[in-house]
Amino acid sequence: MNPELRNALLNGLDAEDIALISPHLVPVSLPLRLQLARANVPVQHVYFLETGIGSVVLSSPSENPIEVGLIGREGMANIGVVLETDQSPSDCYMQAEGHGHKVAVPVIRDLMVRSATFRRALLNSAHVFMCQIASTVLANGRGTVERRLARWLLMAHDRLDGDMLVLTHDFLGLMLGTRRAGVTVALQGLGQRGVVERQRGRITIVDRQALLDLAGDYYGTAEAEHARLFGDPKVHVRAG
Amino acid sequence: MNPELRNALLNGLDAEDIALISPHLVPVSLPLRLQLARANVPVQHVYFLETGIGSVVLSSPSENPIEVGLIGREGMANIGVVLETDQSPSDCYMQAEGHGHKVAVPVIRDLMVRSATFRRALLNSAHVFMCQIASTVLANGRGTVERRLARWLLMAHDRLDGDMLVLTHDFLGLMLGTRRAGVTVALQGLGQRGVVERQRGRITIVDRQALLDLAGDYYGTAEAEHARLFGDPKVHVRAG
DNA sequence: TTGTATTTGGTCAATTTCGTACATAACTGA
DNA sequence: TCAGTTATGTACGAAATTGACCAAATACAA
Repeated sequence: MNPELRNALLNGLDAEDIALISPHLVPVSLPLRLQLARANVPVQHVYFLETGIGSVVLSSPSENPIEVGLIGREGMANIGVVLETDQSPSDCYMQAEGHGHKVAVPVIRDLMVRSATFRRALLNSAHVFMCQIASTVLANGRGTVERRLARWLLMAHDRLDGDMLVLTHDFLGLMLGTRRAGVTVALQGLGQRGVVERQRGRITIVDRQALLDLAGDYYGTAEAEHARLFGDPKVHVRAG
Repeated sequence: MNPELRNALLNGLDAEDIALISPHLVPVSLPLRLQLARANVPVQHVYFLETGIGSVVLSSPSENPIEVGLIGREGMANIGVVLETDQSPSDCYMQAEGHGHKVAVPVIRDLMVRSATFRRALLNSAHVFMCQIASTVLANGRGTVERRLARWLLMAHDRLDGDMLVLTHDFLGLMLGTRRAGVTVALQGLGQRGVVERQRGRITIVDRQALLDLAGDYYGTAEAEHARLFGDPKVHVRAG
């Protein structure tokens, strides 16, 4: 529809809805580690990502945090706003830099009332994200580090333009809820089999199919739900 | 408000909303293992539970299923309907028998448009459920069998009238995503410390505080969100 | 009551992951 | 160029968990 809008949620809207929201889209650059939401603090904006990856992370006073879900150009950050609550117990911050548009919360509230199609798009997006979290439950509950890693790499790959991820093993361990050294070993295995290439501070995905085979059913459920509801093959090209 | 409605979602509604939905509430008994939703099949009703527990379970062709969340009198089953989708990749079935009210999907759709307060209640409920799933991610990702078990027992306890759970170790293992024998061992530990009592096919919670200590931060996040948004101490009496 | 199915208790080696180190390698900035 | 920082490779025993068993206890139904 609008070639400037790479965000799947916005891009899937009809002309009328785009006209409604366009005046309120504020372009923002989203540098690494920018906090989009702080746990239990009301948010002022939602973010429609065009590039980059956001992580929704659940922390707790006494435990290490863990990643609950990834957000990219397929959806939006601060989905709780759609569920009529300004705050949520999880943090959200940029994990791969990018850019997008932010929209003030009251505007979202207003548009959700005024446009049934816009409301449906946002609610469906919340559903897809919920499916992603559910499949994280499955992966964390039953998967080995290697399989969890494969799933994570696939989800990140979907949300990037190239094949290169800029991140450390330490960070990945935090996201996956495992030891840093465990990530190192798992990545070595993938590297030896030619699935990924490794440089200091980055990982390049070489053989996506091998990752798909590895991740198995841990990957694809939420992606299928996204395709069903938004039907945009351009967004999840690789997931097709 | 209405003494007949023990469901927190319905009970929290104002008189106007109750008047709107009352004519459409169909009382249903919810026997053990009744399927409330089948994965990837459109649902016809949502269920407001008054007693009993429903399990949302994610299965996959090649993996054992795992439980994603619990539903009781604090919320409703088939929350996807609230997010404007008729189907979801997860199953839902009764895990402890009970009763409640079902409402046809079109009625829910209609009422969500007509009443802002009703819409808010349902959307907030979806948010709380999402928080519960997120904390399952944390528990599954970082917790030992014993801590996951403690968390699960607490969540089930919240949704029951007494202190007795009727279920087998096998079933619990399936829910927690671990081996049946692992559950047996963990329960023995709890039994020896006087936290629970065990009979064939049932578990009685004796020392809830000990479970709270064990579960730590794995339990309480979603419950706090529920209290914040619905503020009904009667529902989560024990969580207070 | 008897037989059958179910549920729980228990074992075993094998595997995975953890916690905790420490060494090396690769960048960074003065 | 050199020191300091960050990231990765590697190792070790300890702990947790698994998968695959079989035995014992309990419930249920004929």
